[in-house]
Amino acid sequence: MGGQRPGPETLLFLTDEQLRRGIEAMYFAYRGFTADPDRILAEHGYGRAHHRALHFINRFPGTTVNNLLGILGVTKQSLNRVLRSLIDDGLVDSRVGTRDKRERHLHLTERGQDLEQTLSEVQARRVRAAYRAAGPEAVLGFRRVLEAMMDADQRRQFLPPAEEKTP
Amino acid sequence: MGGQRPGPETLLFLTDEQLRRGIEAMYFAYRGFTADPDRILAEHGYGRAHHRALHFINRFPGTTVNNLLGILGVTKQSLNRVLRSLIDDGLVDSRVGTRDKRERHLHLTERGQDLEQTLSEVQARRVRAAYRAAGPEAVLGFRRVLEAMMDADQRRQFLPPAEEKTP
DNA sequence: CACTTTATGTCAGTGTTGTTGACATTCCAA
DNA sequence: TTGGAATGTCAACAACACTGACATAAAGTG
Repeated sequence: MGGQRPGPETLLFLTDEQLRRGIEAMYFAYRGFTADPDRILAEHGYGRAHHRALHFINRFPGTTVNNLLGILGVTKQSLNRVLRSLIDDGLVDSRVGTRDKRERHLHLTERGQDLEQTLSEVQARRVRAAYRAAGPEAVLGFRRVLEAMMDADQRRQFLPPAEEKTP
Repeated sequence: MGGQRPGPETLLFLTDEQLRRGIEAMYFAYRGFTADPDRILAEHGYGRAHHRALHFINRFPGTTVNNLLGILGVTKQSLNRVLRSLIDDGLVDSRVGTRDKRERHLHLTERGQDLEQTLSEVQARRVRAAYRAAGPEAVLGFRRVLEAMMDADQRRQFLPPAEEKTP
């Protein structure tokens, strides 16, 4: 399977071969990306869904269930199963809203923060290692491609609409 | 990998914020990455595991079950369930090995190739769009970071070992 | 106030994909 | 001939997603 005819860059980097490599790299990298937290989660009887909940509750303390549903893109039944166990195990605190008493505001307990920290740590370690191996310019490109690959809604939600200089 | 000189920006860009953004981008991008094939697979009553099997059988025609197990990193029971349905549905052909009759060599049938092509197409379309939006240099960085994030075994399996960059 | 909508929780069922464990068959190799 | 490797199959189980239906409480609206 050749075709490595050196042409203009703009044509060269969009070959099927380049795309295939990108696709496979994405698959294998995501496996590596989740492997370390998965091991720790398994020790606690949890799965990836618990990690995601812990991550975003830590990121947005006091977020509501509905907020979380929007971020995670799952059904409330699916999220509720996860939240239920985290609350029962004392990792997440669910407080009735003061302004709107229908809402539940979610916070990590001290133990929840501990586990989230542990999970973040091992995951960040691998990402950090990959960043170091690839170099600063590569990291910028990495993020740029990933952000272009996201669905538009998520991109809007997690990237400041004013790209560069945010106040 | 080699020749990493510690400059001032090496410390600067590895902030927790940068890591967190990378982690979230990875999560959301992977969701986007799988979203389009998932829709098509659902129409056929298949899931991601079927896509992965089709992809790697297409990539390595005649591969054995054991080979595939090594690539996919799942149990033979899990893979067998998927292969079973693909074979029964006439998308994959399983041929007893000539040299070693215990082995089964896997090939895509014409219909299997068709579906694989359809799935690849929509996935590649998104990747291509992301590549275009991010630019050629970003793509190189993207791949470099992803490859550094993979487990070492997969990297060895899917990257030409002679791909060391000159320091 | 009556009515509707929203936010949340829960029950029941289903499907995909992963796991372990056990067992059978085939066949290469020492 | 015996051991082990490659494969297939059966059963059970768990995580995590889905749909659909129903309940409750509170907020918003007429």
